[in-house]
Amino acid sequence: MNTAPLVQSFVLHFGEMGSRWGISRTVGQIYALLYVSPNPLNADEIAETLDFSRSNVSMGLKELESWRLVRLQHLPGDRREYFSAPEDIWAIFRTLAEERRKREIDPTLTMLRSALMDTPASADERFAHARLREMHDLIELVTTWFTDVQKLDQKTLAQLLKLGSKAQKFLALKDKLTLGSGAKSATKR
Amino acid sequence: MNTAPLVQSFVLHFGEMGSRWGISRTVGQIYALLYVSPNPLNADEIAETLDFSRSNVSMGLKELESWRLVRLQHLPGDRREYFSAPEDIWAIFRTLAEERRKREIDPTLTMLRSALMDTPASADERFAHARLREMHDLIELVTTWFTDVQKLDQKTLAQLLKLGSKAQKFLALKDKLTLGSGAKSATKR
DNA sequence: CTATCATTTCAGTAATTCCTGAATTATCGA
DNA sequence: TCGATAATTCAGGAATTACTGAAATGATAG
Repeated sequence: MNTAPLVQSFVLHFGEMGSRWGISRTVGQIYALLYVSPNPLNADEIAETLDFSRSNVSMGLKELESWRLVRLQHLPGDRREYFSAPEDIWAIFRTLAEERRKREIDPTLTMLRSALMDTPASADERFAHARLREMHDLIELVTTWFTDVQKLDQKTLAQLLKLGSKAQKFLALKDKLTLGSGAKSATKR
Repeated sequence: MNTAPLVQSFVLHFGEMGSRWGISRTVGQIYALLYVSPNPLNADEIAETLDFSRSNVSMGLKELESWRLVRLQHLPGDRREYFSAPEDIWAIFRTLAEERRKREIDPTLTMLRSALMDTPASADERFAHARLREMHDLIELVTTWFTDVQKLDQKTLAQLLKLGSKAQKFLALKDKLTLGSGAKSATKR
């Protein structure tokens, strides 16, 4: 890797982190490289920079495509495929969340729901049943919130995040207004 | 495994999911079993139920302890160690988030900060530098929000989550009040 | 202190995942 | 259609990770 130390440590770190998640070191490094690269790269460039075999890069890029984390484009007068990471980091975050949801959360919810269909036959099963219900409800609550909030535009979302637990005060306010007479005008805008 | 199908599919699913995350199938299954078990289990019981070797269970429990996901206790008149998962699922969620933060987020932020200390020397480096900054700021924003919101008690947090993007309306309200004269009395409670 | 039972360690092996190079397939210009 | 270059596939080997059984260590009751 003949790149700046800045880039180098970033790429290496991402590789290690990648293997802590579901993806391999290779895939992590490829993504990190694309992320900091000012222009799209072709597979040969990636292979040379990271010192991977051409075929390894090919497979890595395929996996990144399956995560919708890279964009494929062609440069005029060049037959090769060029890859880049989306510019907007919020969009990246969103995509990552959506894919992880699809691959991890949704199957888990499906499994939980199907398990919850059974009628528990013993005290132990009744306990397990209740536990699965708790888990199901928590996951559903969190993911519903997430999907909902994700629809907000980036600026509003950032504002909301900055607000943090202070939002709780508005909750109290809402209660107060809802109990009183001013609810309608308060929630309208 | 001589357990109910309910429990069985849950345990197996968790095992598979575990290997998608940083933990092994074994560890995932052990945790799932403890999670649905109405009473604490000792290592032998776990080994027999899941058909793992005793030593494998020992290592798995050690890893779960390092994640602070299991509680160790002793039963009167029994020398063996008994393990259980915390009852409160919100607490489990919290612990999981804290540990993942400690293991993944914090080291990443440290790396990013250290990389951001360097002064970029070329146009490419300047680009990379800006990208790292974006990533750093986003991660910091999200984790700060998370840590903050986590301090709320469970009921308030659940309320907040249920509110979802509707909280945005309160944001607008806040702007209005802040711009006007009623800011103080509105944010006070 | 000793015998007994519980737990952990760890070297070796099994299983899985990762990666490569060679061969194949695809694409495109001439 | 052909030749050249690009991309993909895949069998096999390399590297990593998971798991086991035997041995060591630790803990407790008598």
